[in-house]
Amino acid sequence: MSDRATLSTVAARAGVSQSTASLAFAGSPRVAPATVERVLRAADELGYAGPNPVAASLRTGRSGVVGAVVGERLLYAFRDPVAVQLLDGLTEELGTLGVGLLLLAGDSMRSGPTPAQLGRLPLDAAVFATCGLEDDAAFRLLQARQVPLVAVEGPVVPGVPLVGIEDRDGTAGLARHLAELGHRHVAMVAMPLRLDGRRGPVDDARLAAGVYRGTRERLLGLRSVFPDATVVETAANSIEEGEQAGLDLLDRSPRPTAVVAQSDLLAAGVLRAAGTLGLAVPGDVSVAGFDGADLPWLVPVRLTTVVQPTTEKGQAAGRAVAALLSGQVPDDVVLPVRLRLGTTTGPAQSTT
Amino acid sequence: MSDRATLSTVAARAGVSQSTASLAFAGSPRVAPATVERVLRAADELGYAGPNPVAASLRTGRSGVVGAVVGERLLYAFRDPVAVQLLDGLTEELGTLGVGLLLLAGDSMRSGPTPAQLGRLPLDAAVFATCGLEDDAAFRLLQARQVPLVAVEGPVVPGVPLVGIEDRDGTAGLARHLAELGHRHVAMVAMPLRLDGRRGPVDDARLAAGVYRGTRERLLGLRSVFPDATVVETAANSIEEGEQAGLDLLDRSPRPTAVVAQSDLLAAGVLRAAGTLGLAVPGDVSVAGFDGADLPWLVPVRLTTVVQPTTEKGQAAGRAVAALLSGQVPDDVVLPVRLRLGTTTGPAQSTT
DNA sequence: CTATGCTGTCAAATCGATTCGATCGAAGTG
DNA sequence: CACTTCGATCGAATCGATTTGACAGCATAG
Repeated sequence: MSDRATLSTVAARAGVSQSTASLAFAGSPRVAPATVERVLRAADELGYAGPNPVAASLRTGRSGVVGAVVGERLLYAFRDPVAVQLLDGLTEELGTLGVGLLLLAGDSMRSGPTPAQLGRLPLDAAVFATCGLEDDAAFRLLQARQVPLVAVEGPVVPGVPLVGIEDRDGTAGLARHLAELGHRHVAMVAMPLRLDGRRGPVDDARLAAGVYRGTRERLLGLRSVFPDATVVETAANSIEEGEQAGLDLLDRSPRPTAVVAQSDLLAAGVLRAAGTLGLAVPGDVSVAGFDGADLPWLVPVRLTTVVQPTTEKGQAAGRAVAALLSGQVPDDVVLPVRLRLGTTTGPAQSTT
Repeated sequence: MSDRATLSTVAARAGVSQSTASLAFAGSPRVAPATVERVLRAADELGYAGPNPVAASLRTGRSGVVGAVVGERLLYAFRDPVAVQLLDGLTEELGTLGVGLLLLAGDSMRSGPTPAQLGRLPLDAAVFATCGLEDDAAFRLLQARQVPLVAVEGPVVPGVPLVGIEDRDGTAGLARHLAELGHRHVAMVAMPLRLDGRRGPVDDARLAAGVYRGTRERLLGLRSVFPDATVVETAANSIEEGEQAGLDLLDRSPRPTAVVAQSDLLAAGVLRAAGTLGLAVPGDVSVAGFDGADLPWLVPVRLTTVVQPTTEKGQAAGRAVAALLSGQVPDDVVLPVRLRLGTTTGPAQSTT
């Protein structure tokens, strides 16, 4: 028990060859039950807990580890219930593959994991979960390493399967609903287009420089119905940022009769801004979100929102990983969304 | 480019031995700059992105992967801002080690990762982050595999360094504060003692069967000041559970003049229960929490709570891992907490 | 001219498994 | 009895690096 036991130690003690011992642990039907028994007993006596995963990985070429790239610090990324739900679906699906999820997060300084770290990690595949993609250092590094990649809501890159939702159509549907309610002056609170801390109005240049697919698509969805809607970008997808943007928009004159937030978190902030300004929702202003996130603290308000199947998005990403690992080329997936009416939208206030 | 290049391919092309190539990639000072240059160029030409991490791991015995055991599904675990903050601190510290964090979560069926999965994962160490410990299958498995372990708020196990906070003293301090405000009839909403879905009053047997150290310690902290305080256990650390327990406690007669929740999330639920019952806080009832979590949606209420240095707890766990990996035996760490008074506690309502 | 140091490079052992084709004895068949 | 079949086990190559001690070459010192 001085040195840790290895497979050959165990084999020797069981009186079989190393290959047989290996087969025994792998549960191969080709080895006699009595032999398996003997090997297992020997292992037990030597305190051998099973084949060394690293050695096995070297041989099989599989480490059993899949990376999830989360651009920001976990602290910020996971404040977003959508990110959490996505990861939940992903782990669920990966779990059935017997594969673990490794978090690749940025820190306060940089966004994204360090290249050095990425190079030293044994990844079978990686999912770009909540982060931009174009011109992303981590992305290029993993590509160079030939690590199979899956992009969730990322831009279209040849060879990288995409998992997304109907961002544009979903937002357009919401916009049409508002139009039917008589709204003509609608503003949008957008998630960041890229993580550079910028906030404020979005012009064409900024839109073109955007990295986040979802942000852009939702914006375009609204513009398809309200071509000259004012759009204010936030520096992060959070309640506070939503509130700040909401205060900005709702304090303008003329005041928009409806504010569409690109996420439920931002919408919660807008609701708070409305409260601060003494505006009734939906009496004075309608507010809508996106995601269908569960925000238990928002009760009893029921936010009008576009529900996306977030868990399924994670599962779809997981299935894409599974396909890649088995050598197939998975198709892109675009999941449907659904408008859910709540108590925060109503007929447009008649313009006086 | 047919087969993936390996170190020896690169070495051959650069006209050096494999060892030299390896040294070159490792940045050893013993190899001439010109040679390094030549090796790097050859690597570039062959599309070789650096040494295979798995092979390196086999040789060095380090995989660069540290597991974080999260008992529940991510979806539930990460609803808790404390868990997220803890992991944030942990990743931050592990990042400086150049090590990645692998999430080991349970799923809807079981709690805790599957044994099969645990056995096949190349872990350098594991942190028990938000889960029980005694009689935990995952715990025993990792111990059998000789994986260095760190327990956060776990029970005391010989050989396993512990990172904790002053759960008991902190709660006792809060209790004394309430006593000074004149409260005599104080009730507690407890987090789960173990994950079996049970809720309701806690008796001695249940307390003894508890797995979660924090829950027990906070309970005992309150009892040290109010020996016969009523304690109601919840089935999960969530707003909804807190609300349910709050409705239960606040509907009793005589009604407690103060409710101490074991977490801020539960406290938020109690606040909602008070609202539902038309009780003023702190006029009719005082409410306090634990954690000092940041709950942006709770504004403008400022919860009286016991602030724990959650991020530092994660960092401390990370440092413990670092120590273990360098062969040292880290000391147990108990971090201090601090009472933060908010707007939810006040003098006891005079008993009529 | 030989001894000594110092550099840069290399050969070879090693990490701990997996896996395929070979082997071998026993049982079944004509 | 000779021959095939079949099931169980084994040998040996292989995965792709790291790392140590040895060695060649060259400059400097004695």
